[in-house]
Amino acid sequence: MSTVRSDITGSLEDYLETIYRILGRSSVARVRDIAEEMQVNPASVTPAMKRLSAKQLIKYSKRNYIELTEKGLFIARRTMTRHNLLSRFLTEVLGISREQAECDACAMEHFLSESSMERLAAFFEFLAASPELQALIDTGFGNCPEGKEELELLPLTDLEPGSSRRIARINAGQKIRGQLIDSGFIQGAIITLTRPGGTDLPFIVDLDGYDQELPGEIAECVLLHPVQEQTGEDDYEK
Amino acid sequence: MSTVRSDITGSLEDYLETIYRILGRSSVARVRDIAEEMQVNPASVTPAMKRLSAKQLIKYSKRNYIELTEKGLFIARRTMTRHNLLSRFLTEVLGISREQAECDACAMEHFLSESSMERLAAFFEFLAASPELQALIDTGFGNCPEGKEELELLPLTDLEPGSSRRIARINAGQKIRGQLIDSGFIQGAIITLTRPGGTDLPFIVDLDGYDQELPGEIAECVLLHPVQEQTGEDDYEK
DNA sequence: TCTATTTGTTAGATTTGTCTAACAGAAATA
DNA sequence: TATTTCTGTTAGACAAATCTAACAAATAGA
Ligand SMILES: [Mn+2]
Ligand SMILES: [Mn+2]
Ligand SMILES: [Mn+2]
Ligand SMILES: [Mn+2]
Repeated sequence: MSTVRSDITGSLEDYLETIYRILGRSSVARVRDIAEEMQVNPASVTPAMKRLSAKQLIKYSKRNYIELTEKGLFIARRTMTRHNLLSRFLTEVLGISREQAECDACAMEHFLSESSMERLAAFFEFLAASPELQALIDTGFGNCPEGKEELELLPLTDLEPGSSRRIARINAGQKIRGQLIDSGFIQGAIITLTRPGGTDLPFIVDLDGYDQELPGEIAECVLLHPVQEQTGEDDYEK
Repeated sequence: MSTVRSDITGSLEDYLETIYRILGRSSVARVRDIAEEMQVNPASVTPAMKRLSAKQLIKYSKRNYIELTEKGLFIARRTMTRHNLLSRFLTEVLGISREQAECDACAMEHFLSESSMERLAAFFEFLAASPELQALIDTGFGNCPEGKEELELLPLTDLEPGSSRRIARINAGQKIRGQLIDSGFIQGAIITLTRPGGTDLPFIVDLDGYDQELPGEIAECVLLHPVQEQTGEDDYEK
């Protein structure tokens, strides 16, 4: 009892979670059901059950139904709770599709620490208790939130060489936006203009200590906060 | 170029990310540096470099400095961007400590899909553009957010047998709160009171299709939304 | 230049997690 | 009851990721 520190791999947590889910609907859990639910070969389930059994997380004897022990039930529930918290965050807050959210959540759930889990739960409590926040998020933030200081934002192309700004947002379609984000152009990152470009000459900027080239038409999608920043190392907290 | 679909394990992504980080500060990357940065034995680095090299993600020849290829650089940057997004969410929004956030983020980063990544980036843009939201979050939500409808919340102990409610929040100290959350008692989950308890008799509630026992003093920490819910399966969207 | 230290690689082992193919036991059906 | 089908296990293979111990190459120091 007491501190049931997991000490168990993500895969085994998934097996426990699956067993828990199956037992939640159909009084018994069989190798077959588990294999089907997890999209895995039944021959992979047997050794997994042996590993779980060795760790005293399930009651398992050859060719018999599988039951969770007290410890196994605890881990199964906790894993599922993490799954639900992450999945809800992805769907309800970020607006990701159900399927994608399930997939991301089930992969990330194994790495959310106890404290992060607790805070994420608190976040939902806060959200539910604060209608104004709920409303803000429910509107769904598009690619271009209509901030009031919109006019003050500075396109990267207008930045003076050598000066540093924080990125405010990326104003571009799906594809270019995706490319820029992949490359690290996210809100809050600090950019220094190393060399301005032109119609044919790409801009060179410093981001995370790496120089990156940006063609003019892409650079103008990067909108910066108007306030000049210190040229310190990449450092997100003020 | 085009779609550089990762097709690479989390461990290899970490190696790329580490190489990227090292090259950001010290012109060359050696096996030694990588091993040190990743807290791993140098003998583990060599085979990893071979795997990366086979996948054309680094330029590597025995006993030589390691360089990222175009593809490797792309994945490294994207991994680091995910890392930063998650880390910032954990610290800036949830209020997790730096170290814990780094740890969680570096583990989860490998499983955040392209779309979730894009939406998380949009979330930060939205946050930066909306001072009221920023302010709400900056206050830091404690364990007990002061909602206005506080008085209307119903302790689990006052619920009528057989009726169902959504959990609004858990009103308890660290320890009990943690236990309840681990067991799935999070905001939005639907609870049905199966059997009311008393001073010595634990309450029995249905949550996720499983019956759970709760001693009275724990049950009264579970505060419910006042509106009655359908007794459907666990189903988070209305 | 010769030796000592640092750095990197190899060999060999281990754990985890997956697969296919073959087999064995149980249940259903004829 | 005999046979077929379903279900579960085993055997054997493989890839990834790590380790320790031993060795080899390169560099630095004397
Ligand atoms: Mn999972
Ligand atoms: Mn899951
Ligand atoms: Mn990582
Ligand atoms: Mn990372």
